[in-house]
Amino acid sequence: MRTMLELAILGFLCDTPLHGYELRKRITALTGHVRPVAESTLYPAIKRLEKAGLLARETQAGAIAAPRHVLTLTPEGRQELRKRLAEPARGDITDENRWFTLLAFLRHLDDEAAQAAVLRRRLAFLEEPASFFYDGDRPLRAEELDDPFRRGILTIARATSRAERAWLHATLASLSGSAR
Amino acid sequence: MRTMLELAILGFLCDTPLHGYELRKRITALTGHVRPVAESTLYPAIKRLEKAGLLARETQAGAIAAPRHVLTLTPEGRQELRKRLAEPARGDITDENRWFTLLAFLRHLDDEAAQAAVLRRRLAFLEEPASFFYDGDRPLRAEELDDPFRRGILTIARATSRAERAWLHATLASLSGSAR
DNA sequence: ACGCTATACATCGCGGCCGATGTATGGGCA
DNA sequence: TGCCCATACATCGGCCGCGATGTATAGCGT
Repeated sequence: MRTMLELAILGFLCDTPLHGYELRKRITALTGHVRPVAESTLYPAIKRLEKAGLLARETQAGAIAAPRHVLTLTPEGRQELRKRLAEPARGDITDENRWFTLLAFLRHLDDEAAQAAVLRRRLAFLEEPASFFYDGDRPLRAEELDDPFRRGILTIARATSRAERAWLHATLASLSGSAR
Repeated sequence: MRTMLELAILGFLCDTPLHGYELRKRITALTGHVRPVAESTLYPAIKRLEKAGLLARETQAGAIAAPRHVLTLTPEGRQELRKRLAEPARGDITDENRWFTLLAFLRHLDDEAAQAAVLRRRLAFLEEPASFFYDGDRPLRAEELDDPFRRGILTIARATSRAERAWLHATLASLSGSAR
């Protein structure tokens, strides 16, 4: 539970009811180029969420091909989505894949102050002096590495971090509820 | 099998023999700030690799605390590492986490042409016109989105992609074996 | 009439990840 | 002396991801 996939399902269904196959296409469009979604992962996930009462299924016979199961988010599902967005696990903040998924649905948190708080958690993580390579405790800079590939990791990570920090600052400033 | 974790184990052991606990510290330093490594994931992975004949274990009694198992890469392990570096799965190319792990050990591929081929696969992936959001089939640009958070995803991804493509071009040019 | 592809859902079994928990030992500190 | 922490390894159970495979229908080309 609390996986990227479940968040995406809840997030997409928050906009509009969908059947599983359409849900799959949307998730594939969102993150499929990085991590494909297998149907054998999606359908069990839908079942889990249904069993937990987070979404409801309404069978729609013979629409085009096989009978569709149109999935609708329940009030509990909406509640759960907001909770997962407002109180993300640490991994949702640190892992870029999970973070992007969260960002894709963060607008469903209607409270701007809560949105800003989440962005600030990511910002705090990016401002930690963490590297991929160390000399004892001291994080190494790209220039200090001989290996060109490892130098690449730091170069790319630094560019990403700079761009994201700039975006975070700008977005936090534009959120009216961002006052600490 | 063929997981990020196994690649990291093989990669670190290719430099020098290590015991599990030290291996864990090194993997944590490398990728732990993004995805922590649980001991209950590491030790089974070591066992798997040992059973597959990729590494050998030598018990070193009462060094500091509990008896250590010093792990050494076998010739088959070295072979397997090279194979995983030279012929990465698609996910190793597309998923940044896995890609970074691969990059961290790519120097163990002694053939510069093979290294360049791997970099070119990543470059080809980055040059695909893939987005996170579409209007039908057409990838949307950041400016076309209303949602500020989704705009952020594209802004950040674009900055990363630019920086990485620049680095890839520069590094490919400096690899003498990079001639097509 | 035949085969291919897309739509739409589903199950099974393997295997990996992980939190919880256990077992030792040695060093520091109060 | 008592306690915590770091070192060092290990197992267990549950959940999740996923490739393989199955079932059915509708549309299209040949």
